Amino acid sequence: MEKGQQRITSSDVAQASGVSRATVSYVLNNDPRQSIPEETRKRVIREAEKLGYRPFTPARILRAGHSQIVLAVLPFEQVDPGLALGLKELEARLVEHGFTLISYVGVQQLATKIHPSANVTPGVIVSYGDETDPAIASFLQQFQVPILPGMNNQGMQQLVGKTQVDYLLRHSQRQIVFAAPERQDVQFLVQARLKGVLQGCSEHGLEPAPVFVVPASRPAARTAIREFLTHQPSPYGICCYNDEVAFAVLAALIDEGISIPATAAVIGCDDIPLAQFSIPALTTMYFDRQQSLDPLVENIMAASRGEPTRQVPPASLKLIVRDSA
Amino acid sequence: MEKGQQRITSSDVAQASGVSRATVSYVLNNDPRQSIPEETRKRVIREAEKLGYRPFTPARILRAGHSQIVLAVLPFEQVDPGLALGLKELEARLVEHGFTLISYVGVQQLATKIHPSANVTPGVIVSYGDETDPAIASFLQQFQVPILPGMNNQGMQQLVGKTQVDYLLRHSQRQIVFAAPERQDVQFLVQARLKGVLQGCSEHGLEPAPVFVVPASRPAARTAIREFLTHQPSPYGICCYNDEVAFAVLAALIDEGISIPATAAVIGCDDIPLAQFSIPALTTMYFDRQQSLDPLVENIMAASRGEPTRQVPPASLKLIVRDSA
DNA sequence: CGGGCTTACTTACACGTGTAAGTAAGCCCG
DNA sequence: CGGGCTTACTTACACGTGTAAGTAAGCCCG
Repeated sequence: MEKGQQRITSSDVAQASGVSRATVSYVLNNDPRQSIPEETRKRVIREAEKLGYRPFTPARILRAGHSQIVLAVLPFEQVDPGLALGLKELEARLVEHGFTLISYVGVQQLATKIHPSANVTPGVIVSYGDETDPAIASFLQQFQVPILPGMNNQGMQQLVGKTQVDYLLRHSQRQIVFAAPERQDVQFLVQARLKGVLQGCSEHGLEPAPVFVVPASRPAARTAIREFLTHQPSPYGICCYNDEVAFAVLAALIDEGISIPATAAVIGCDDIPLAQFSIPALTTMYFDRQQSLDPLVENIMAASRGEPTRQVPPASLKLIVRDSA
Repeated sequence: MEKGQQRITSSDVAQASGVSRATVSYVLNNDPRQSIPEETRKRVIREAEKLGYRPFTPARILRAGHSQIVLAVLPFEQVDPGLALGLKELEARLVEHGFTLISYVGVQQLATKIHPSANVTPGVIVSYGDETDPAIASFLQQFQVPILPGMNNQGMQQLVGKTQVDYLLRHSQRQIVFAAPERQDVQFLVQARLKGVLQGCSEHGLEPAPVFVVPASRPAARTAIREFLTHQPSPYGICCYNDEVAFAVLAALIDEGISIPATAAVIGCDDIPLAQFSIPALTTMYFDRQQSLDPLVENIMAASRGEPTRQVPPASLKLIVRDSA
């Protein structure tokens, strides 16, 4: 099976349809500069299908000098569900244009000599990492292809923080707290988020919100939150970095017997599928990336042609009100 | 910038080091059949680094006829956290051997003419889908490369089901219930899991467990579980397809005021990061894929060379006891 | 009725690799 | 001292594409 199976090339199709390889290529690529009678066209297409011909991508890329592959670089340990959904939508759009989206998730080996993605040849890179990080920048540059910013940049994070504060203070005055995760990989986003929270506090004439770093284990989270809240005046309004942090905060509060949302109101971010099943059900928000998707796709197409790109308008934020705030 | 930047090829390195392109290739690929003096070797390597030369992968693939790319095909709408972790580990191993792991997540477009992954050229495919599904099989075969089964096959699912039942019945007699998700993409795994649960029931001399399909929204889940449980004798032992289903079940039970684990014991699968933060904390299990990782990597390497592959031993199952069962 | 134009192709090249086959110089050894 | 062997390379080819340039036949039109 390994010896016998030869790759089917355009030469095979050419031979089968009694024309040259060039004609096959012109037909299958629909070259408008050639005049090829319908009869020949049909014959070539039929033979190509009969033989199950599929052009060999590496040869195509070699010839063209660039690929139709888009590499999304996600320098996080894991990809948040909201982002995963956005990538899925992006992929669907790109497919329509004949492009393939590949994701690289991970941050550890960015500086390694032999990188995990060394074998892929993207035509465009979409970067979701910290744009100001020189390590990431130099890693991306070695691909020698255009680099575009992805959709969850720092500006968007800031908007979330401000919106969370606005919502928590809508009905009553509360001590705002920012709950941050321990994980290091998203700290550049955490910082941007905090900036938004602080901006919200300042606009409401409040002192800057203190930061509560949520421990990764449940017992630790419980003792930490008890310790932390004794130094703050109740009622509390807790802005969580994302829904996962919010789950940890909710569990810690419940373990401590603190009533939600009366004494402590909790708001998350992302609206992960599990968000509706927390106790109590989580109030959260998510980005509607729909309207920023088209411009991003446009930019990717433009960049792959070597054309300049435009500014992508920010996604709009949707609030999901449930029981936790 | 687009015009000016030329690709750096081995010709450039050859010219800079005053040798032929062949010599450059022999040096950089460490061809043991050539005798090249250390001096020349050093010079070539130095020039290659100075110029920032990186071999152009498509040309390599074209020459070799096959790539070092491993494509993991995951025919699910989303990838479970446990599986994501396993893939991350697999990637790390493959990198050591110079291979690149690419994942394709998604099931909708499998049958589409122009497939999302049309632009990538894997050397080996690792399939996590239903091995008996002809649509998946024909899709995979068109890549014309060896296909290996991934790590979450039906046999492993069955083991989970049986282990869940064993645990739930360890201390007291309970009415076993199987909680399945609505999502269609994992039904082949759901069925395998159910088979394991039923096997467990039969071994304990019980009637076959009824199946509770958990609705996707919290209010619907609540009414559905009330309706469902009135026809069953308590106490219940609920085997959940995964931790996400378990979260929905826990919320529905709490909304109904049913005590956990006294009246209803709940056990999940995957041990997702959030599992410890459910109310009450979720008892669950996960696969320790560590010892099946090496054989899988071995198989991938063998398959890419066209050699036969061996049977991969099943991963071992680890129980995480918390408060829900 | 012949020169130019259209039609319907084909021939030839280049993209960047890896490697088999060739080669020139130097050395060894009977 | 010359034939064979080693060293240190180079020359040449093939992988499968896409497309510019070439070409032969047919047609039109002054």
